[in-house]
Order: sequence, then structure tokens, then C-alpha cells
Amino acid sequence: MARSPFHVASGKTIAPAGAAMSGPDAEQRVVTAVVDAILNHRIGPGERLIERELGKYSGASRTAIRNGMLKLAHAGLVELSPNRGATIAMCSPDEAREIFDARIVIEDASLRRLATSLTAAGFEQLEAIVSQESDAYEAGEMEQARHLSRRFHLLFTELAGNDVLTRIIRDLINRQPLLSWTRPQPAPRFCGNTAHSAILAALARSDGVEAARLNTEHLRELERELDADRDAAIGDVGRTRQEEAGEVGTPHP
Amino acid sequence: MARSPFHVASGKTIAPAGAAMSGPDAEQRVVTAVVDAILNHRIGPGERLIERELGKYSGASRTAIRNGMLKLAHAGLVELSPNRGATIAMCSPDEAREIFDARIVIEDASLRRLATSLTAAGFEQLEAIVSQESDAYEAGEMEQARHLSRRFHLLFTELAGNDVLTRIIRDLINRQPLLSWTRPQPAPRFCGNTAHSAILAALARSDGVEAARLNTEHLRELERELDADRDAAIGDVGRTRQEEAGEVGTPHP
DNA sequence: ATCGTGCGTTTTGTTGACAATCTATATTAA
DNA sequence: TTAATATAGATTGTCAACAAAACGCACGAT
Repeated sequence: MARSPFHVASGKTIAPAGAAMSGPDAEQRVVTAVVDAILNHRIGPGERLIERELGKYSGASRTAIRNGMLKLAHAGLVELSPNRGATIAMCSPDEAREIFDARIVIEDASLRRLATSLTAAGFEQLEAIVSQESDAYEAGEMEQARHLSRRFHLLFTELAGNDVLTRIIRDLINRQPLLSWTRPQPAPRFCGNTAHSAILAALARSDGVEAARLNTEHLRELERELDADRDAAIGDVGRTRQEEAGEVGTPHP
Repeated sequence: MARSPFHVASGKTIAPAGAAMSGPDAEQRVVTAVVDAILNHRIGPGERLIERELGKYSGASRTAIRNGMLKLAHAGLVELSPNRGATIAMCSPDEAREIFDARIVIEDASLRRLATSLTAAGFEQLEAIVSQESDAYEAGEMEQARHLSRRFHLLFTELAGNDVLTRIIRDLINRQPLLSWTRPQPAPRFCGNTAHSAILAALARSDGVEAARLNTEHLRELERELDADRDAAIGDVGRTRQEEAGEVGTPHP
């Protein structure tokens, strides 16, 4: 490919050419770069990840890259085949459904628990996200809107207070872009922001059951759109590149 | 360590001395050996895993061992500290509670779903496990009983048909031995087999809600026993000091 | 035109050695 | 004796080169 998909929003590649940094730092940078590229649809299911290419654009050594691939494989984002290296994971329709079901199970529990323990500070954080998300959506900044949408789901799980489940949800959310077959949704209905404010309103009323119900419906709707997309688009492959400053991997900025 | 904890039930070490095998095969063998050693309490929280020792007893190369450690770290079974290598993970009381809560959330969903989809073949598999578990328990074969108990929880999750959740549950179940502080429970009440047959009976009646309720109660009981064990162990060895410190990530000065 | 075959190139997997870091012991001073 | 320090040993992290395998492509046969 002529232009590397591994660049951040600022436009420059992940690491300034020259010094090849090492250690867990470089490994994390590789992971972040790949996750970011996936989340912004710069790379898609089935594409190969060549170690040398990754090294060229991230400045990481091969061992760091290899460790990063291992981490990504465990998170379900890439597949490792013996002697054939790493490719972006391809989700079958079955697996896609399983991922949605898993999210529903865990997010349901999180919302029901959160309804009885949500602090004012937590509520304000959620409110801020929804507000920013609405702004971004209306301004047509789809990447930012998608980022904030993911952040909303991650944040309310985080606020529920179970780090084990939070980590699981983070991985599942990161796999979302791998479920769609039409690469760059033209004007994606992604996470309708009205759904998020409705969930937030239910939380404000401490109605965890309703919040969970709304979220389930919300995710099911997303799943249906995905299915429709897949059924509709069979042969057409257009590719557009978009940029987003995204948070990924271990930290949640 | 005078005697290696890395041997299987048959008594001999993992790999016959001599040929140092390589590839994913060796890596998987290392992972299996460590998991097995953890599950059977041959090694416990905080113990160091020396690469050379692992290599000596598994016949795996250092890279294979290193990859295995990475995989185990992702599964939450070992902790990797820079320049200090791998140690068996230590779970704080908080994390232990989170793991139990996570299991309850996922297993609840699995049982409720399974109640409406359980086939005759699936039921027979569960029945066989419970039966064998009862036999092993009465015969005093605690190791086998524990194995079958874990297998029961894993199997009904598996039968629920969601591979994503199944993999998560498998990792959580494997972490169970790391939650206890008193190393080798003398006559562990582990998973009382009566609880398992009660769950199975509820499934037979297609009463998913009751099955889930029983399972939740079952896990909570297990958690209580663990807490009691820990509280009783306070005052024994210096090991209890770590609990007060709380911080899991950075227990070093 | 299509399919199979052989070869050169590219990419991955593995090994071993080297450097950096940590741990434990011995030593010295208060 | 105790505490701090220096030193030796052990352990991990990193890298570059080598070997093995897969991929792409030209070539030839059907």
C-alpha cells in the first residue's frame, strides 16, 4: 500500500524516524497504533500486518512488534497463523452475534448496578460525554462522535466499579469495527445519541432496569443495522480514510 | 525450589529431557504446565517463575516460554514486572470480589439461556460430570473432584452456545486458585456437589431463573468461605501484611 | 485460456549472545 | 549488633543473524 494506515490524527507517523525505541513503551505504541487504525477504519478485516512495515512506521523493534501482536491476538483484534503472521481478525456473523450478546449481558449488569451507586461526579462525566457526542454528531465530525459513543459505553461500565468486566468490555468494544463488512459507513447511524441520553435519563431516575432495557434495545438495533448492511452490500468496496484522535489499549484518557 | 512444581498427574515432568521442542507446541505446553500447576496448588500467588527453570522442566526454548508468559499475563494468571520477570498473580480482596461478581453475571446469563435450549445430549454431559464429581468426592480424590467441579461450570457455559463468554469464563475459573490465601485447603468444601445437582435439576425443569439463583448463591457461598479462610489466616505468617497494603499494582517501595 | 509447476523473493520463526538490571551475600562503619 | 554499602552472581530484556516456510510470478502443458 502506498500510504501507511498507521498514523495518528496529527498527521505524522507514530514514531519520529531515527531512534528505534524499545521496551514496553514501543510495544504499547504498536498496539495503540493498530487499535487506532482499526477503530478509524484505516485497516479492516483480513488485512495482513507485516512486521517490517509496522517497524518502519512505528520505530519499534521486531520483538516489541511481535509481543504487541500477541497482545492484540488475545484481545481478539488480530489472528495469528503459524508461518503466516498476523492478520486483522475476521468475525463471522455468528461471532458478531456472540459479541453483541456478550456486551448486552455485561452492560446490562453494569447499568443495573450503576443505577444504585451512581455518584454526582459520575453522572456529570456521562452527561458531558453525551453532550459532546451530540455536538460532534451535529457538526458532522463522525469520527469524534464514534469515539465518544464508544467512550460512553466504556465509561458507564467503568463507573459500575468492576475492573474485570471493564477490561472485557473494552476489548469487545474495540472489536466492533471488525464486525461490519461495508468498510466505511457513509453516514453511519452508529450509536444514535438519543439512545444514550435516554439511558442517562433512566440512570438519573435510578431506574436501572429501564436503563438496561434501553441499552439492550440500542445494541440490538445496532446489530440489525449491521446485518442489513452486510446483506445489502455484497460486492461494492469503496475505501475512504478518516482520522481520529483516539484513546485505546490500556489507558482510557 | 528443590522439587519442581511442574509435573503432571502421572508423575513425570512435562517434557522428556533431551530434544528442546520449539514453536507454538512448546509454548502451549508451558502454558498448560503452569495452569495445571496453579490449578493443583503446586504453585501459589507471588511465586516467581524463572525462565531457565521453566525451560529445564518443559524443554521449551526461552522465546516460547516468554510468549507463554505473555499469554498467561493476558489471562490474568501471572504478573509481568519490567526486569523482574513473571510471578504468579496475586489478587487483592477487591479483585477477588470482582472476579466472583463477573462470574455471577456471565454464568447467570448462561444458565437462563441454557434453560430454554438445553438438548438431551447436553443434559447427559452435565449429568455425567455431576455423577463423576460425586464419586470422586466420596472417594476422597480431591484433585479430580476440583477438576470436575470446574468442568461443570465451564460446560454449562459452553452449552449456552456463546464462545466469547465461554473463553472469558474459562480464564476467570482458572484464576480461582489465586484467590485463596491458605494454600492447600486441607479438606476443601470447594464446590459442594449438592449445589451442582440442584442447578442441574432446575435446568431439567427448564427453570432458568431458579438455576441462576442457585448458582449465584453457590458462588457467594464459595466467596464467603474464601473470606473466612483469609480472615482466619490473619496472624499466621507475614503474608497477611500484603492484604493491608491493598495496592496490587505496585507493592514495592 | 486455464491449471499446474518450479524458482526467486519476501516474510516469518528461532536461536544464541550481549547488555542492563535486579538479588543476595559479604563487608565495613557506627 | 545493626544498618548501610559494595560487590558478585543470577536473571531478564534486546538485538541481529540464520533457517524455514510461504507468497508471487513466470513458464509450460493440457
